[in-house]
Amino acid sequence: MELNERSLSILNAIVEGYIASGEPVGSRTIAKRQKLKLSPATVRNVMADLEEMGYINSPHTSAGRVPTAKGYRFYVDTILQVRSLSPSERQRIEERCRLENRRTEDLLKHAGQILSEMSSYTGLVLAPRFNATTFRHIEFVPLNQRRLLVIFVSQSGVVQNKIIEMDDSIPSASELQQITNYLNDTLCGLTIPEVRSKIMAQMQQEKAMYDRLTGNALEFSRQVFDGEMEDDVIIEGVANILEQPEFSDAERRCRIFKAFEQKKSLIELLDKSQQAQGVQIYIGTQAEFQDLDGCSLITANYTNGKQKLGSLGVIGPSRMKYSQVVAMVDYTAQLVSQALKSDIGE
Amino acid sequence: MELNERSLSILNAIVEGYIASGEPVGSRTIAKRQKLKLSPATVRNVMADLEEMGYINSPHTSAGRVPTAKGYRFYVDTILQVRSLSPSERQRIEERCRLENRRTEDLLKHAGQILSEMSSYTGLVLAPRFNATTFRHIEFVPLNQRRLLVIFVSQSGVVQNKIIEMDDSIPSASELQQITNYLNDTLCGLTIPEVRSKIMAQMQQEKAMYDRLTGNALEFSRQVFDGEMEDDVIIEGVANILEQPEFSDAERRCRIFKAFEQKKSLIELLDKSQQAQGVQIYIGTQAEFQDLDGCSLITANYTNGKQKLGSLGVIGPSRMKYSQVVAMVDYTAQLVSQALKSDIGE
DNA sequence: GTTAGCACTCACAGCGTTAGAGTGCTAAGA
DNA sequence: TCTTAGCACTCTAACGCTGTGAGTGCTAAC
Repeated sequence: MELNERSLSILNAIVEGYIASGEPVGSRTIAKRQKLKLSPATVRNVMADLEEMGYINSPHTSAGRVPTAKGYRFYVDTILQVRSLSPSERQRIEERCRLENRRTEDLLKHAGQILSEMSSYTGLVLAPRFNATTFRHIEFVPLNQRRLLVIFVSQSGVVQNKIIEMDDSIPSASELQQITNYLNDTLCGLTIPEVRSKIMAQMQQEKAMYDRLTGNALEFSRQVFDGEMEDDVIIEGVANILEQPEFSDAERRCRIFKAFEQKKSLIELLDKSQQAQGVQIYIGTQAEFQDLDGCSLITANYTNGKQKLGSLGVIGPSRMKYSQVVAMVDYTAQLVSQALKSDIGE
Repeated sequence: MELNERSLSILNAIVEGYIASGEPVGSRTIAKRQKLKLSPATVRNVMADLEEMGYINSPHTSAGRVPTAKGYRFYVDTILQVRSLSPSERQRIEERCRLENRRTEDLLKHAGQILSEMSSYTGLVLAPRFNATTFRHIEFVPLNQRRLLVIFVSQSGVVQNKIIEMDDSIPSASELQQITNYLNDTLCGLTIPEVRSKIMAQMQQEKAMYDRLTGNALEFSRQVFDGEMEDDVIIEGVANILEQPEFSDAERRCRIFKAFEQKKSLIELLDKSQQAQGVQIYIGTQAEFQDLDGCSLITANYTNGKQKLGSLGVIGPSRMKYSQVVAMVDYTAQLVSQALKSDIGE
């Protein structure tokens, strides 16, 4: 069933009214506010239709109407007009998303912070995924006879480290140096999956040659790149979400905080959003993300100019200022991408 | 004014009763529970004295009594009996505080997690302070012509990195290698303050000799170790604190979360606790930590066997199961120290 | 010094009432 | 056929009232 011009306009009024006030919207309010002069009674008829179609519902008989998840969905998909940022808003984001002499991690953290501050919701940044990163440098530091610290730098300048445990004692310093050189020469510029397959291929080849050093090098690097590195998500401004009236319910508050703490479902969502292009809007329903019912998530990817690295966004109540937040998330992602672009290669 | 045996016992009953139930404790309850058989009326007289001395007060006329910050302070200082951990509790902590092939950061994070899980409050771990760490290894990775990534490994295996921006372009790979070797030879085993003064001394000396390479090396390392590295604090189990009834008040909840987010006041407190020996108990009063009014913090230091590295602990409402948490924090700190001890040197 | 007794206070829960907002329905008008 | 005015109805939230129970402070007797 299609929505005609009028019902569309009324749905729009309900969603925006509810977003603005937080109170259920009644027919009188809409009748007044509306350009197309209609009486409350007519509005009520349309509202009844909209309710039947599942776009809105009312908390109780004598309350106004509130958008459902389906209503929000429809709103963002077809009605929403993204407003452009004011120059001062742009500037505020720019100031925080410059690389300067910061580490990539810090840049991402600042991006999360500015998103949270400007939206008054919670900012999320999915750090560059391990599988998406490109090898730049590896380094081995012996900790004691059996424990070897491996430091790995990706093309985007992110430093990760891991510890590998030896069966027999660690090679000598000069041997380690040779191993380091060999790996840096061989693997530089490859993505992690490429690194993995290269290692496997080399290992096959090595078996015949029996060079102990190269063998060691390959074995070490296999241990490093084997298994998933856990993805990290930066969460900024959780306190903001506490101030939202929709989280005055203790049980609900707890659920969302547990979700923040586990990070797993957030990572999944952010990861999923990475498949897509441009700004994505997720609207919380019981089905999609259990713990984040009643929340919405707006995300966009950031790149290094060539490939997608990760995604960033804002999570808040479904009653969210979409038009503003979408613009912010979009612009922030652009700036982060730009900053990281200047950092690679050359 | 001294507290006699009886008032002591009654104060004890009030504090423990309130900790157990969360409800103000009345004279009848105490009169029943008490070994020294006293009537409610007598208890009331004593309670009036205790109130006058500022150890307890009542939320309103017809409610029981609740300990004040001073009351808690007195309780933990003179009455509190630390109970020892059960074998199964010990085991649970041990399982999570083993180093195995984990990174130091992960070990600390797990320590925070187990503290939060077992106490049902929030676990805090102050990561090894930059100034307290000992130099183990440094490494330079060029990012582009002007940006140099510096990776620094401390004796305790913690990896930190920083970016330094060059005025002119970065030295060649072989020069960098020489610089790296020079610094690793010169600085290994020194604490950061020692590193700083050594660099300064060498720089003085160098001025005469004019060796470009050494000059570069010193200049780079000066940039790295100059300025404070920001201290990091690991916070685990914030959701737990939401479940505490004392944080049902929105305004208060917000304050404490803001404090968690800023981390600054937490770091200050944890840092202060590092001066002292053994388990420390801080009881929130408006004066000491503004944002954490009504909270208590129990901390202990962890070491690497030789020197204090950082501190860890639990933050929760002042109405806290002190006897249990003190034991837990103490044991966890011991285990972490032990794990880190096995990791250094040799 | 201790205790029993008593009057008093206060928070809290339950209850009925009222005001206000908003609805659905119906019938009249365009 | 669509739109609107009118009306009865429903439900929530706020208010005030009351009774109850817990706990206190005071006083007088032991």
